[in-house]
Amino acid sequence: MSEEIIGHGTWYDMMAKKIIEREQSLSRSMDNLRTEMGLGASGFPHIGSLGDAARSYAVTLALKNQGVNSELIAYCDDKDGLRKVPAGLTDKGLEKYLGYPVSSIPDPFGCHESFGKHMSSLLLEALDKCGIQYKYYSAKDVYEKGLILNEMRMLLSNSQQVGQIVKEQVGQETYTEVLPFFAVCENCGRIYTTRAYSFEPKTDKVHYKCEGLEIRGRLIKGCGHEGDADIKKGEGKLTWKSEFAARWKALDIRFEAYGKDIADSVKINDRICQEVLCFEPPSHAKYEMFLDKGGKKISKSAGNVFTPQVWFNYGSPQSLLLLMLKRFVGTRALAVSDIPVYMNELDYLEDVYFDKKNVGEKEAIRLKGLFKYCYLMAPPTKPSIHVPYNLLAFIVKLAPKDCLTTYVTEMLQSYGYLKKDQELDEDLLQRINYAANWIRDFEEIKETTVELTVEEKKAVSDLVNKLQTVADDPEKIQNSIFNAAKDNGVKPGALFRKLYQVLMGASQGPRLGPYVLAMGKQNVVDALQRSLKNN
RNA sequence: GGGUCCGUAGCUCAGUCAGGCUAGAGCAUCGGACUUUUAAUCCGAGGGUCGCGGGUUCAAUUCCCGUCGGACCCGCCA
Repeated sequence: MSEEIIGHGTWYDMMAKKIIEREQSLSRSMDNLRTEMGLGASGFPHIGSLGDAARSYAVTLALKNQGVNSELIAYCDDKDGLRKVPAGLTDKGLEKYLGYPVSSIPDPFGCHESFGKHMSSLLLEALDKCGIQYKYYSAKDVYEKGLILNEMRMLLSNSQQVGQIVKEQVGQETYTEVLPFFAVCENCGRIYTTRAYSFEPKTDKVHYKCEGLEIRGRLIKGCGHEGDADIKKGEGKLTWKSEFAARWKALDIRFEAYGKDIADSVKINDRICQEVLCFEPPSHAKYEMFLDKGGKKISKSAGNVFTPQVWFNYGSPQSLLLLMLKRFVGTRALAVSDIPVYMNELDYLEDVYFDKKNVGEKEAIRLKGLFKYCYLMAPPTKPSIHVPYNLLAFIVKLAPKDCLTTYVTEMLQSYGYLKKDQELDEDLLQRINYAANWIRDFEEIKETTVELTVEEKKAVSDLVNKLQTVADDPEKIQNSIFNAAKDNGVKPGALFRKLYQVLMGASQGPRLGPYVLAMGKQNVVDALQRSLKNN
C-alpha cells in the first residue's frame, strides 16, 4: 500500500505500471509495448466499440508517460464472415452474402470498396475525430502478406494440442476433430461454411469441405465443394479460438483489453499463445459491456444503432472520451439522453483542472488526470466559457430562427455568461450547434391548445391591443404585459405562464419583453389571436 | 452449467491506481434573497442502517467470504 501517486493518478497509469513490471520480469524488449484493439467490420460500430479504443489508447499514453514507447494497433477483422444482416440494412439484399468475408461483400452504400471497409471506416472516423492515434492493420492484408504465416503453421501443425486446450477450457470438442481454420471456399466464396480437416506442411495447404454452418439457429448452406486452401495466399483465416494468440505473437502485442463477452476466448488464446506458440500473452484488462438503456426512445425512428457519429451530433469528442475513460469496471448503460450530463461533467473537470473549484488534494489529482486523458494529454491551455447544456438548449429552443446567434449572444450577456459586447467564440458556437441538434431531434415543440379563463382571455386580447400601439422597447413591452394582467384582474404570474404556453409550449421561459421584440411583435400578436380563436 | 457487473439521499449516480476526520453531487422537495411577473441566479434546510450477515484491520461504502435482489455475458460464431 503505497501513498505514492503514479503518473496522473488514474487507472491507466496503474495499468501501465503493472505492464512495465511484468515485461521487465519477463525480460522482454521494452522498445515498443504495443497495445491492441479489434476493429469490428461486420456491422455498424456500436458506441461501445470506441471504448475499447479509448481505453487501449489511454494505456498507450500512460506507458509513454512512464517513459516507454508504445503504440496502439487497430486490427480490422475484415476477413470475418457476415453472420447476420445488420439491423437497418435488411432491405439491401445482403441475405445472399451471409457467410462471405465482409471484405469481399460489396458496399451496400456504394462508397467504399467493400462492406467491411465501409463499417470499419465509420469507427476509424470516430477515432480520428477523437484524436486517437493508431497503426492500422487489416486482417486481409495480414493473411495475404503472410505476416502470421509462421504462427499459422505452428497452430495447424499442433492442432490436436489446440483442440485439447479448447476442450479443457470450455468443454467444446469441435477442435479436437476440426482444424482451427476457416478456408474461403474456392467455389462459392463463403468462409464460414467450410470445415478444415487436414493440414499439409509441405505445401502449406489446408484440405476443407464446404459443408455449411449453423449460426444462432440459422443454417448457412455450404456448396458441398471440397478443396485445398493455400494459407500463404490468404485463402482463409484462423478461427478466433487461436487467431488472437497468433496475432499477439506475430505483432508482438503486450496489452489487450477485452469485453467480457469474449472472456473465454481470451483465456483459451492465452493458453494457446503460451503453450503452443511459446509466447507470453499480453497483459489484459477486462471491461464490461456498454448497454443501451432500455425503454428510452433513442433515434429508433431512424433504425440506427447508437454509433459514435450519433454522439458527435450532440456532444464533443472529449465528452465521449470522458464517458469511456471515467470508469473502467462496471456495466455502463448508455442513452443519448445522457450526453448533456457528460458535457457538463467535462466542464466541471475543467474547472477543477484550472483550480476554479476546490475539491481536496486527492480528488483534484484524480480529476485533473482524468481531464488530461479526456484530451489525450493535450488539454486546453485556457478555460472556456461554461454554459450549462440544458440552459443553452433552452435558449436555443426559444431563439427566433432568423437570428439564432444574435439572440443567444444577447441572452448569454444578460445572464452574465458573456461580458457586455463579448461575442461568441468558436467553442460556444460549437456548443450551440450541439444544443440546436439536440432540440431539433428530441424536443418537439408541443402544440397543445391552451385553455384560457374568461379573465385571461380578456387580458390576452387587451395585450394584443397594447402590443399594436406600444413602442419597440423591451421594457415597455414587459410593462404592457404586466398591465394587461392587472387591468383585467389576472395575477401576472398566471398570465405569464399562459403566454409561455401559447408562445413556446412551455410553462416557463425567458423575459418576455425582449423575446417579443426578437420574435417580431406582429408574429406574437398573430399567435395570441389564434389562441383566442381556439378558445 | 461457468462467469461478470450492479445494489449509497425521493430520483440519477460519484465516491474502486491507493480503507482514514461530520459519506458527496445533480435533479426533486421545502424555506429565504433578488427581479414591478415567469424563468434564471444566489443562500440555506431536510433527507442515508452505504442490500443483508460474517471476516481481515487501530479503522471497511472501499479488501475477503457468504447471502438476497436486479441486470448481463459465455456455453454456436466472433
